[in-house]
Amino acid sequence: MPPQTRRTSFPKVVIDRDTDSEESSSDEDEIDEEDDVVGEEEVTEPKADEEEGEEEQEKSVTKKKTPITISLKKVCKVCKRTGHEAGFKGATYIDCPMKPCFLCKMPGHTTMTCPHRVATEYGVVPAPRRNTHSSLDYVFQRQLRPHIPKKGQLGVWDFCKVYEKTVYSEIHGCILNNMKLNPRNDGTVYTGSSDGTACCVDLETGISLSLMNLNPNGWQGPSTWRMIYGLDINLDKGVVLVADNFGYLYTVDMRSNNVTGKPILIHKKGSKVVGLHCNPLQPDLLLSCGNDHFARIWDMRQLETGSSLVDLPHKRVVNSAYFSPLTGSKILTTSQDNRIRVWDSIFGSLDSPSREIVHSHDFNRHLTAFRAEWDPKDQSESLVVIGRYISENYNGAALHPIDFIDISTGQLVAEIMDPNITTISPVNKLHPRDDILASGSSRSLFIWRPKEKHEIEKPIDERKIVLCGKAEKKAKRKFGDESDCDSDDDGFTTKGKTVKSKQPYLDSTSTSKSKSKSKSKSKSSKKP
DNA sequence: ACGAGATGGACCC
DNA sequence: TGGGTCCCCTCTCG
Repeated sequence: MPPQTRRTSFPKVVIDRDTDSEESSSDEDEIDEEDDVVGEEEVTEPKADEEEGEEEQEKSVTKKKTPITISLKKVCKVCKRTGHEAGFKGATYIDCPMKPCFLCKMPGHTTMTCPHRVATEYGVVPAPRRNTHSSLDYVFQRQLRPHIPKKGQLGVWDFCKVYEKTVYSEIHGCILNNMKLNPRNDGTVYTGSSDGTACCVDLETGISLSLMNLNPNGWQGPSTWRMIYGLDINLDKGVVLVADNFGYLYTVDMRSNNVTGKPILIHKKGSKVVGLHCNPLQPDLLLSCGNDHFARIWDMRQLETGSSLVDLPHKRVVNSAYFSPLTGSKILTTSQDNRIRVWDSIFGSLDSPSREIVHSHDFNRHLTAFRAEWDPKDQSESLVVIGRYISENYNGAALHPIDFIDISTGQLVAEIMDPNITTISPVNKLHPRDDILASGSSRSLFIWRPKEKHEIEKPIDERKIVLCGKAEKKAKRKFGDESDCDSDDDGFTTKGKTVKSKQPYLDSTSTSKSKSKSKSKSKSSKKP
């Protein structure tokens, strides 16, 4: 397939590949629509259609223009220059050499030769069409057009009966950005949504209690619509903390289920507060992170704008920031600059992170943000799980693994992938007590259960995969409902067929090239 | 099977 | 500060 990099307004071009020499020395100048055209014919923009709408104009352009046959050498789909090509070469994605490294963002090399990693896979040409709608119009659209598929559903599974799913669709009208189980009563969950409401939901009955509504007057346009992102529970103070896309923090009293006090601006005005986390040992400490490239530590006793105890700067948006789960003294952040950052002690100097670990999670929109999550069982507070964005070639398949990283060394301890799960898995949660990983992608939810404790790099031979949406329906049609918690079968069901495999899915030795230059052989050594 | 579109952030002026 | 434009490994739906 020839590179498709044109806008729709450009006339249809028949590309005639030319491997031998010099016709295209005219590629020095600016990257413009016309610049790649080396042929004789000049392309002129139409002037007559000024009155027509955008779409009409575009249509007529393509109609009037006759295909031009041009002769070009290889065109890079990224920078649109000739002489090199970006994209897939077989199963490997070749980076554009004119751009900084896609992984570590440093100039001078590409992902292929990046000291932090190699390997690419799976190409995609971005949709060329522009969208003139406001990013939030869909909220409004859905109110007018009820046939738009329902969003904001809350699904509940018992991971022992993975095909028994309960879906509550009436709680939120928009995507749920954050959920937190009530630690006192895990039969209830607190949710925050882009519809601007926060709820307390009974998981058994689906009965929900609205805690707050940031858009009491309904849709007044995108500039005023508030969405809830950050959410956490502070049991000691008996409050649920919630933050919105305008930089504000709200406090909800858990007894009265009412908002108390005034909203407090904790991040740059108008910027999204992506995450909140209360310190597990020190109830007065709150950690927040946002689109203003900061993570901030706050003292709950004196919460006011500008009163943060510490500001932790990042180079780009901070997807998540968490205190360590047992001592609460470490901080782990994930930023869109492809770096996981670790601060070893909140009691020491926080001037700069103790470590920055390069990891591919700089996603191309339309994807849930990757978040490095602690293993709550790891006594040394050094094991972290996070999905990976760029794929690798695993026996010819492009897969996006889920990485386990030792944040004390930066080494990749294990990576999980499954030949049948080709989607990216941005959402990952480790079980608080058992060795279970729940992992979510756009199409499936899957549960990993390593046989031996704390040896996640061992082959996993008991797995559960839950398919969602279309894939789920397909599978159900074929197999009917299925519940196989105690099954000894080491096959699994997915995409409508059962696959048996004895292959190890966690083979850290075969991928030692990634992340770590010096691979540790004693992986379970850091375990208690 | 193919292509449009959903939709967020960076960067530029 | 605000609108316009661009964007490198998505994914689904029509």
